[in-house]
Amino acid sequence: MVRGKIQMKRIENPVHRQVTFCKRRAGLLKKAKELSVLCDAEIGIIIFSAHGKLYDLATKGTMQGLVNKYLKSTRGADPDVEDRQATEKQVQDTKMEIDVLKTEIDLLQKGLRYMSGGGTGKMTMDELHVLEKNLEVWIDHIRSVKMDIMFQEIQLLKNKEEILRAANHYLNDKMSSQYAFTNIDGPVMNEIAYPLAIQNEIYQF
Amino acid sequence: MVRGKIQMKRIENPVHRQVTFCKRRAGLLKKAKELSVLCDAEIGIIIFSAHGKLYDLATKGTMQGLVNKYLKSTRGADPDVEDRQATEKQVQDTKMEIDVLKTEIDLLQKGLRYMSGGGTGKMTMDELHVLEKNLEVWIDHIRSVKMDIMFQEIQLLKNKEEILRAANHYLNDKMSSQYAFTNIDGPVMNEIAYPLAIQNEIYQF
DNA sequence: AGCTATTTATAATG
DNA sequence: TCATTATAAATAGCT
Repeated sequence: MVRGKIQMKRIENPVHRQVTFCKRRAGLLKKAKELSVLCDAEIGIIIFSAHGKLYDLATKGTMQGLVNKYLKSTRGADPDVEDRQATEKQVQDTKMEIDVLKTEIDLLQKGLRYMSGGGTGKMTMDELHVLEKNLEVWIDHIRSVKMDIMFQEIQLLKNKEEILRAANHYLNDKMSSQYAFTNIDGPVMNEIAYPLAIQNEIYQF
Repeated sequence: MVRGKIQMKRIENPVHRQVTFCKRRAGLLKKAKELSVLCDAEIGIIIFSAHGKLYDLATKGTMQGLVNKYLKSTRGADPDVEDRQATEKQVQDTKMEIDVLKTEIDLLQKGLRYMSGGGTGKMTMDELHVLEKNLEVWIDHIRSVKMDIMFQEIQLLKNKEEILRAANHYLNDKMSSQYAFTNIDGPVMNEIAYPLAIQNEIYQF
């Protein structure tokens, strides 16, 4: 007999708790089945007991199908399609960027060849000095842009869900190791910035 | 008043069905919360109405977490964990590659310092040729590492949720601005590679 | 696991 | 949608 209202808090007596768990779990699943039948609803219930044992119910189809439907419904439109489109756009943008960079790299290589005497002769000390100064200016610009980018990226990555945090950690680790890379002494060639020398073939998958 | 037992079949009257759906849905969720509290169970309920509207409840944590737990319990390992492990491996690989590149860059910096006359004087033609070859090898390595990084990044960005797609778009914008930045004329200083000059302060929040 | 006194949920109605 | 209420259903405590 129900001799009084039960307090809505965890039942401390483990035996009572286990009995109640069995009874109410059966009741809950029954109610779910009834609701599904009466109102033509699709219902899934997942129960993990305190000890981690799984009980589940799916009133139509499989729980797997219901979970997929749920994830799809939660995420909004088909993420795969949008994702693929976004990636495609990235690829296009990057290809354009790469074309420009290839041209620039060609120029750089020609300059290097010239510098190393492939055609004409050696560069003068003054020419080398100008080159060094130009490189320093370039490095300053790259450094500034990269700092902004890194800062914004980290801000964006903060406070995101697990999946995004995973990406975040990946980027952080990557960044850290990149930082380590730059931590070498030397006056001139210690700046490298974002993606200029990617080869075209990469984007053809 | 409950004037009699209800037949356990779909309620044909749409109004009655809708009312019953609301009431029994509320009752079901209430029962689930009670069971969760009383017996310390973790419960998730997903309800799709006949018209496809989603109602859900997760008594501990998020439904996403519960679904992951369910999938993990039902199938194999947590895909997130595997993802993170794969990412970790990628990071390790990249670090190793970077170490190699670091060594090569040290050499190149010494060559450049020498070349720019910091101490001695001009390099001979042979020395310049060796430097050119070293630079070419270096560029090939940078290119290779950058290809890997871009490829991994794109793979990581694929199939993620909306929040990650936002980051994705951000990267697009970033790339665009980098493109704009690098689009400066000048014969020599047109190579930019991935992130070597990140400053430490960025990682200190 | 059953049993029953009660509480709780809810169908019909306003 | 909200409130009421008569009744069905669930269930707490017991064996």
